[in-house]
Amino acid sequence: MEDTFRAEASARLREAGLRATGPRLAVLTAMRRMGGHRTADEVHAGLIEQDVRLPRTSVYNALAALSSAGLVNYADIGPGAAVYETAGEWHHHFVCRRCGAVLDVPCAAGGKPCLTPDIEVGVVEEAQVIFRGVCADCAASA
Amino acid sequence: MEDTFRAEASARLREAGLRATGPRLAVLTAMRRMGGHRTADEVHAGLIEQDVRLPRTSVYNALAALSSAGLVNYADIGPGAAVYETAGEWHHHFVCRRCGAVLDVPCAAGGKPCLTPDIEVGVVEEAQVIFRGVCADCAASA
DNA sequence: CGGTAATCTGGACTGAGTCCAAATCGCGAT
DNA sequence: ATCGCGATTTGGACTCAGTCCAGATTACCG
Ligand SMILES: [Mn+2]
Ligand SMILES: [Mn+2]
Ligand SMILES: [Zn+2]
Ligand SMILES: [Zn+2]
Repeated sequence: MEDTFRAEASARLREAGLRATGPRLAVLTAMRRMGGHRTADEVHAGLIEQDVRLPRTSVYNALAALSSAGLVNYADIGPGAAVYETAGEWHHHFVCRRCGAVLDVPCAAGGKPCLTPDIEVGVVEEAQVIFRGVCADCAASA
Repeated sequence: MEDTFRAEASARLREAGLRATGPRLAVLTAMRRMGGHRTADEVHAGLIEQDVRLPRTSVYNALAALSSAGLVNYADIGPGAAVYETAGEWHHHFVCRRCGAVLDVPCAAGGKPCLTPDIEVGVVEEAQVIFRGVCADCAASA
C-alpha cells in the first residue's frame, strides 16, 4: 500500500519529466499523512518529527517539483503565506481575515471554468480564486 | 482639480470611518500620479522622489487604510508580492511566470460562477481571481 | 479652542522564500 | 550490472516585504 503509493507517485513524476527522488517522495508521503492545508515549514516540521531529516530548502524544492507535476496543489493565501495540499478535486479557497482559517470552496461549475479569461493574455496555466472575508465561527463570536 | 481630488478622497475616507490624514492623501496622490500596478515600496520610492518624506511603515499603513476604504485595490500576486492600484472598474489579474508582468483581465460580471461560493463559509468580502501562465510576449520569444 | 482616541513615526525585527557552489543521485545507455 | 552525465540535493547564508511596538502627533468632535 505504501509501496504502491510511492510507485504511483514515481510514475507520475516521470510522466511530468521529473525524477522520482527521495526527497520528493518523502515530502509527498508526509503530506498525505498530515493532510489539510500545510505551509512548507509545517511539512518540514512534520518530516523532522518522523526523523526524516531533510533541509528546509529541499522541502521547498520538492514542493515546487510536486506542484509542477500536479501531485500537490499550491495556494497563495496572502502576502508571505502559501499553503500546499495533496491534489484532489479542483477547488478554491476562502481565507478568514480574523483567524486566518483556510476553507475549501468547491468550484461551482466543476473542472476549471475560471481558466478562461475573456481576453487573450497568453497561455493560462492556472487560475486561482481566493475569497476573503470573515468565517462563520469568527462572525459568531463578535 | 488637485484640491477637489483630495477633498473627494477625504470624504470617502470619512465615509469609511477613517480619518483623512496627510500620509493617506499623500499616498493616494502619488498612486494616481504613478498609475499602474505598484508595490508598496514603489509607492514609497515615488513619494521620496517628489521630496515627500514618509516612513516606509506609514506607506504600508496608508495603503491598508485606503484599501479598506475602497480607494485602492489590493492584488496578491504571489508569495511575498502584492501590488496596489487606484480603484477603478473591478477586474482580475494575469501574472506571467516568466517575466512577472501583471496584466488586467476584465471581470465578466456575473458571468463567472466562481465569484460566489455555493457553500456557506461566512461573510465573503472579496473574491480575487489570479491567472498564472506565460504572457503573449514571452510565449513569442521562446 | 481643548480633549481624546486614532494615527503616525522610526527603528528593530521576523521569517518565508531565494540563491549558490560543491556533493550526490537517478536513470538511460552500454 | 555498471557507467556517465545531467538533474537534483544540500547546507548555509542571505534578502527584503511585511510586521511590531511604544512614544510622539494629529484629526476631529463638542
Ligand atoms: Mn484546499
Ligand atoms: Mn489591475
Ligand atoms: Zn475566522
Ligand atoms: Zn511574460
